[in-house]
Amino acid sequence: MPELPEVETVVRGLNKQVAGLTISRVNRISRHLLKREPSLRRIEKDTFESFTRRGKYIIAKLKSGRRLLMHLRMSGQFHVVDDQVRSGKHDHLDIGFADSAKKLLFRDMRKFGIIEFLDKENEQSLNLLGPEATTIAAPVLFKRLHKSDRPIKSLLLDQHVIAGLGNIYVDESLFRSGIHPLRPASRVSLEETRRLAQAIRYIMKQAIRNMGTTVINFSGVDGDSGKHARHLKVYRRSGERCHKCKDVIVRIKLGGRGTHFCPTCQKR
DNA sequence: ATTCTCACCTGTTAGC
DNA sequence: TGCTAACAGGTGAGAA
Repeated sequence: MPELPEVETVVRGLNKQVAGLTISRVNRISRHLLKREPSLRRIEKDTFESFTRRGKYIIAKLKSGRRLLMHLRMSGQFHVVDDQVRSGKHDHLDIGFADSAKKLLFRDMRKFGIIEFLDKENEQSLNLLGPEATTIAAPVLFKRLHKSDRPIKSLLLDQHVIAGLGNIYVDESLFRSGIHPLRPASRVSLEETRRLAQAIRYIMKQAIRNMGTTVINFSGVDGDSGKHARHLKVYRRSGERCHKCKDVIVRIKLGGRGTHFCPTCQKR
């Protein structure tokens, strides 16, 4: 579900709502989380200091010096709610705080999400991430694209190439820069890469300002939906008219992912 | 080595 | 209406 702008929205919400709070209890740790992190309950009595983001990962810093590495994958959500609220079927973590009427729930319908202590093992997955999409520079991107013949969209989805993009924002970035998703990456020119990098930065900034895109069920820590959906130009608009040229937006399948583009505005 | 497919889960929606 | 299949914002293991 969440890509960089949605994760950034969640991180900001967590910093606002739970940074500084001391964990008094952890309830309802579901089996699939414990399987990856058997000692998750040990965050009890610790304090959340701050939350940061790298790509689509969230890193929680605890007062003890330990850090949690978290990933929402497709359907993970954090919600801060009143302590009285009963946790539901898809809530896999229920964290209560000392001196606070709030509690933090981790909800994840599809159970792909990850919460574990950050250690030498999984630190590697952070180290392998490409540069942040928010600040991607054209020459850097060009260097990472030009030697591969794979479709440009596949490379942009690869977190080792560039970190933070997912299916929505790749389609949107390619539309904004006029590049066909199937174009071999090696055949994207330097000039086009400049437009692409600029499009990516612009869209990230705009989507963060809009607190992300809600297509089905993304919501921030307070339960608010993202407001970026109405700015989407191609994603999930197949059959509708292109805002730029009035041609019909097309949907194809690329690497198992729905891929949306304007056949007129985006050159192969 | 690189690149592709599929599995991981559950819910919703499109199509017959 | 009811059943079935396809699809959903991500990623990583294993196959090719």
